[in-house]
Amino acid sequence: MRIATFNINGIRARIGALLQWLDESRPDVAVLQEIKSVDDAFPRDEIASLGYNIETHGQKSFNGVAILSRLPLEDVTRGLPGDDGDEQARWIEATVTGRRTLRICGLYLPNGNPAPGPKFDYKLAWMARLRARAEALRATEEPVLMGGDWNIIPQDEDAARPEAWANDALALPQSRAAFRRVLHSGWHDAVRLIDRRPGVYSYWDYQRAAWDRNDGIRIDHWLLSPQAADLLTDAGIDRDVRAREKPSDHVPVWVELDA
DNA sequence: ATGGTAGCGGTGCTA
Repeated sequence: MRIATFNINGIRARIGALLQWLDESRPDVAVLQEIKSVDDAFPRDEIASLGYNIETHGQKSFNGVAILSRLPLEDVTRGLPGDDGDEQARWIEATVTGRRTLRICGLYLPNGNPAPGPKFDYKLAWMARLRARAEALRATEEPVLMGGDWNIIPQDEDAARPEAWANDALALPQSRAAFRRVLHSGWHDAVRLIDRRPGVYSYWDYQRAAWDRNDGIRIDHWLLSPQAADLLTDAGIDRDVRAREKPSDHVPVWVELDA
């Protein structure tokens, strides 16, 4: 089973690019971030016509996540537990059953800039809630996948110019430590299980010709529970998508599971 | 230190 994540940066601005990528890459499941749309305005019909079931957790103007699947989506939940007052749409979960049953989480982790400040505080608080949810999911001892835009550069090797990100919320020691706390509680960074080379990026800023200079960072990740990691056969990044007309600033990151 | 680009929504915020 092929499972992908794609921060599309606006579903209505990107519907053509999304349909083209879905048609070529044909993921069984895809989690989307930054749909920047309320549920009612999500372009369901065009995506459904390619054979996908659709569940959204939208929000006006900002954030918003969705999950697409060729197989039925069951037990869908919306929102990261731990703060009923959190209005931001950044988390969705669903269960998909092929030859195996998988719990799949799609997430859009807060950016956190500028740091320090209230946005950075929100990022760290959100990551504490994520850690609790990850621990509960891992404790099920079932195959679980958490994929999305993590807004974390895990190590300097995940940036073309690490010095440019040293004081950024995506790379600050507190952010990296919070990410490691999740990872080290029993999760596996799927792309890094497959590809240890530096220079593997998933995001290039629209500004300063970052793509043309390959000034990228790796911030879109799949974290796999031990039972999911045991099923992993391949992982990769659809880098070429960034070179197309009117691209997102992120590209898809996918995993292949024997499931 | 600044400004560079993009989406949403119709101004300034977010990234």
